[in-house]
Amino acid sequence: MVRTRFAPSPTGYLHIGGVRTALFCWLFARRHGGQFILRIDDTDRDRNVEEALRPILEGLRWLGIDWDEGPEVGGPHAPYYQSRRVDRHRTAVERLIEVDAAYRDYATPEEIQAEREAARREGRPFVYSRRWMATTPAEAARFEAQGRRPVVRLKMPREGTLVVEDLVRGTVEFQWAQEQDHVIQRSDGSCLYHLASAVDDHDFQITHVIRAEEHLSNTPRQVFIARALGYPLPRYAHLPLVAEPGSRTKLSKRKLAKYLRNRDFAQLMEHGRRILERLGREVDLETFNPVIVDFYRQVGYLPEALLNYLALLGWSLDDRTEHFTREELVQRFSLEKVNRAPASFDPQKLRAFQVRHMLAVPVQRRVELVLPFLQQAGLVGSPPSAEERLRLTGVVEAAGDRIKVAGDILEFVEFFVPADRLPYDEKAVTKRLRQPPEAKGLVSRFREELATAERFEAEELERCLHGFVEREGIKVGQIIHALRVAITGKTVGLGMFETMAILGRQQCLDRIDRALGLV
RNA sequence: GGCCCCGUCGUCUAGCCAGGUUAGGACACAGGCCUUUCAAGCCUGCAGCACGGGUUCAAAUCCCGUCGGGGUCACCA
Repeated sequence: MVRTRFAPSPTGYLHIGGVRTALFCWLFARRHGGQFILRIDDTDRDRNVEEALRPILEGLRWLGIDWDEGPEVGGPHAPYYQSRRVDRHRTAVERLIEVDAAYRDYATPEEIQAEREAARREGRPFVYSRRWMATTPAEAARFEAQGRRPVVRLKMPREGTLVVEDLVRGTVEFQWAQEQDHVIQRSDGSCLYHLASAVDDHDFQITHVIRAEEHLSNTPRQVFIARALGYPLPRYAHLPLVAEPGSRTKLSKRKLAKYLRNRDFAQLMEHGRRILERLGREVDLETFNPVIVDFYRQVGYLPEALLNYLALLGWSLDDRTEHFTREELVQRFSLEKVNRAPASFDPQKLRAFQVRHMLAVPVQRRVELVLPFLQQAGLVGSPPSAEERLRLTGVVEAAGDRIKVAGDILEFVEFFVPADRLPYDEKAVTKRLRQPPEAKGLVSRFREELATAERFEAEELERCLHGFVEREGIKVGQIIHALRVAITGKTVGLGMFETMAILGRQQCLDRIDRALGLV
């Protein structure tokens, strides 16, 4: 039985690189009919874990990455919080000391630091002298009498080679002598991450440790712990890092200002910012950041589009297939096809996936996706009236691929406000209504055609306009741009005839009247 | 700096293990077509094997080296 785990620490947000790792863990487990476990690495945290965890769980759920064991779902190996497993960890530490794989060390941080400095000055690699290692109870008592408090350190081998068969990177060799006597238990008795991780992975019967490359160099100490404790070793797979746009450096939440200098990234952020503005919401950079998964939920990305894009960040099936549903990913995923080089995050490509997935969403579901945005902006009721819903459906249908993300519906306010509250773009009015000498007359004569048109439907209206154009002896362009500004207040929008049909006769007439009044 | 990992168009990648392809696809970009605006769509184009040696009839692919990039070196996770 394959068992994988994702082990986030409760930081208060779900990082795009983190969720890519979670996705690969999840896909691998699902692909092999195994189980995916969520463990919370909250060692050394005294902040509000529940609160800091919520965005992470929400993000995973939003993407459809479900866990078989972990917070909120429980499981046979509970608890799934490292902070509640300290007894297990301490027992393991005691055992490591018993088998001489670890020792109590009474050095102060300053003394260790001094040794490090000395090594650096002499240009040799730092190897702890183990001067304050207590090998007997008497020695320990003597140190304690000096008021020293011990940490527990790993007694790492000082010769030999460790060979790891990594499922992504192949054979990787480490020299034991390069490893430090890492601290696994603090002087206050609490245990450190590497110890806890190795112990919990074993307790949870994790078969495959799949994580980002930054953990590759941590592998020896975890292998050392597992071996000393007599655990069977999990298989390891180290995934390529998710890198900054156009770079190979690890993507980081804190470097937003730097990324904003990248044109594509800035565009992505700007798009989101515009949607939030129309929603009347403040932009909080702590959570509204394209490095964080929640950004995409807030502006109305499709979870399946993000998932699809993320899957291709370091993995590919072949030389042509790019479009995957969640189910297809589960069927086709394999660690063998995971790439080794870092993959940089490309906002444009993500957007392309979003557009493609959005296009595949049936109109009814698109209406549902878009509705909350209009409601938040106060443009339709909660719940919407039958009339509002009908109009919305018409807009969504006519908008077609113009709605890239659900929040884009807010580009089309003209359909959701009455004539007297329609905003007019001054520049557009000048250019299309005031400046062309014939514009006002044409629009006002066409108004009478609209007033008497038989059926107020797109096709009929198109016929109507073409007839008008012929009789007036003008070109379509001479009337339609002016008409668009008069009716919608701006120069860009949906098809003119669909727009009029959706608004209905009275709205169109009222708007033309109002526009003419402005000229 | 030590150790480890990585290096195919600007980006994501196929090809590498089992040498022979006009080095393929996608996104982006440029131009064109279509057109009532904006999108979309269609067509065309631009663009890559980091470098240097070897092995071989033949190297993106195998070997060695160089250079470049990244990760990691806490009583963080």
